[in-house]
Amino acid sequence: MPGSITIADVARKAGVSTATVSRVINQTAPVIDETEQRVRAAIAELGYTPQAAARSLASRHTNNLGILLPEISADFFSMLLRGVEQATYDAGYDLLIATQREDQPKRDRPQPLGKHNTDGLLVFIGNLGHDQIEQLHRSGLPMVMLYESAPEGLGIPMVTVENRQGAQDVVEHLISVHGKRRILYLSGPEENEDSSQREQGYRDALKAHGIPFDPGLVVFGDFNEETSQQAVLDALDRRLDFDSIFGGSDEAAIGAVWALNQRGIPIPSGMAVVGFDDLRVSRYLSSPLTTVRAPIEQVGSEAARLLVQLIQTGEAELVTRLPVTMILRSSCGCTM
Amino acid sequence: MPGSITIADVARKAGVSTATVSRVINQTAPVIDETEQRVRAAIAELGYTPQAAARSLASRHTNNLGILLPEISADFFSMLLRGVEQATYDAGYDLLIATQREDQPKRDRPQPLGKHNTDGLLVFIGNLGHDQIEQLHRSGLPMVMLYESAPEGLGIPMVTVENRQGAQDVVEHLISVHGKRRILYLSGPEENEDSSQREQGYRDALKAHGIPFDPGLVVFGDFNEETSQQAVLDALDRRLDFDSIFGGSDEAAIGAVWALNQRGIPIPSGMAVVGFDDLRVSRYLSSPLTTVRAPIEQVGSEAARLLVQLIQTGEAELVTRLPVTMILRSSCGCTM
DNA sequence: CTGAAAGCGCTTACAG
DNA sequence: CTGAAAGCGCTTACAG
Repeated sequence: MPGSITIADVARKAGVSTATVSRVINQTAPVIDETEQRVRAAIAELGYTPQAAARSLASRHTNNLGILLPEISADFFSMLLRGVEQATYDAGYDLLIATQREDQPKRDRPQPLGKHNTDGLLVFIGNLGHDQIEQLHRSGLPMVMLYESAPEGLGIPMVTVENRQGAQDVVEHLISVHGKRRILYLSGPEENEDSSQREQGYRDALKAHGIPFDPGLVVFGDFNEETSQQAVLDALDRRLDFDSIFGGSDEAAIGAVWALNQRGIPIPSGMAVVGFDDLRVSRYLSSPLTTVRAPIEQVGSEAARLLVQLIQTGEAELVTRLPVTMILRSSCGCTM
Repeated sequence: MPGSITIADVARKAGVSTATVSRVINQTAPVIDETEQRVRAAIAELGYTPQAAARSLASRHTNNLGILLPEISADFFSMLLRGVEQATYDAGYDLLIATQREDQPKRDRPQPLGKHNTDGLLVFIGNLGHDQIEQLHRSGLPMVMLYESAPEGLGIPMVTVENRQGAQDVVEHLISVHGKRRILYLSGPEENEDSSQREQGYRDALKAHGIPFDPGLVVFGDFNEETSQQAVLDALDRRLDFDSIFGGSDEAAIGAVWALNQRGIPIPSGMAVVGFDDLRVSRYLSSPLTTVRAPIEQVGSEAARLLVQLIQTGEAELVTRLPVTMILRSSCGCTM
């Protein structure tokens, strides 16, 4: 950074003021064609690139979007991140990324992403408490929530997928095509909106077929592999009566698959399993997973697009629910 | 960003100069205890956070690390990114991420990451041409290469894994434990160092067992699924004589698995398959993949650590090769 | 140990 | 259409 060429160097070489250079770079005011040519030539010749910091300081915006995630390397997050990254650069912003877990012992570090280095923030569910969100919002930072509603009344947009409809579809498939009636639902974290909406869809499907809802069939799987595996093992061992499993997420469904493998129960003949998300791994399972494809990458890009819109115009659609599609593979009993 | 509280507000409230506030924040000069307390109190009371842009402009460093990747959502990259992210924040930097493909039609956009917004850059193989790397290097930007050597003589550090040894180990396993002698090697992109080193290891293993190297058994798989699948299908169809497959990457091995599935050849009884990387999916395959675990996440964190060191001290280890471990699962013929 | 002041490299009213 | 100049919010010699 030290000794870089500055806008003054360009101005000197082109024989104009720095204001003019700034104008041709930002196209922020009309500049006579011939002048513009000289400036562009000088820029090219010197290989000039404006310092982001100086630009931010003067213009009062950072040109950065930030995303706060609990984790990066799980399939789910990397797919999300991909969508975010793409839309961010398409809109001409840079992307600042940080991971942070809500449950993590509060570090001495301050919030890594905020008004001091970002024009807007994408917040993943569970990453920030409501108090922190409200505080950021009060500071005037535009935000968009992923897979979770913001605290009421703040007017913070959120984007998610058609959880209820997707869940209903896949559960109905289990019922009407494969004749299942005792369907175990592996639920997600408490207060997780995806989970409760998917449970609603599950109930809708039961109701539509006159099957009474049995709360005993809703088992906590935390949307993760280990907990779900343990939960299914446990259900099996205490001889809970069920003929199929709806994993609230693919991770949960995969945990269920492990548990069934462990007990030597064949899929789908001994037990049907379906999931939700359509992670990249899901088709690779020994019994490829029937699931609901949630357009995760699109959720990311749509959220980034909304955030940019919010930053630039001050408003954006408050609730976006992206449509999902059922993906039939063999774990439900369909023969492929 | 507009209307934020500034260092001047803090100084006023604490009854000191802005220089003093800056000193307590950055611990850049001794400050009397009582003064420091007043300043800290003012900071807390006002909820002050320094503007990154102003700080950068004055101090002449951005406090950002950048990473340039060809892709985000593949397992490989997300694992890498995770390591990078963690080490970056541990070192007190923020992480700017951008994707870019070398082969992609040159956008009108300039390099998204560079001296203008970053103190240092992590560059993934194939992402930048040698000319671009040299140019960035000439601009004085500290860089660390991932999985690829930098152009000669520039003194740019690189970090990779023990490709040769890992390949030799897994190929020897195929030979000495499973009695294979005609091993197909699915190679990676041209000039890819990982690929050529892995091929070396493959040859070392053959040599150690007195098996002549047959160039006809080296087939281009581009380290990716589709190309590898096609390559194996093709080899099968033209009746190439081979009894096992060493995928130069797990992606390649997975492509091979698809091809074998497609032709109804059972794994490992009909054909043994091994890979390299140990992606998250690899253990999920219907025949869990024997492979070489490359510590991808560690490569990321080590590279970030080296970059920080390079930025701060001006020098860092030029070549780092992280050790690998063979992971035996069932695709090679071992019974688990 | 602390402060006054210059300066980092831009953008943006304000004039003309 | 273009320029002179102020100002963005910090850090950092320089004095004391």
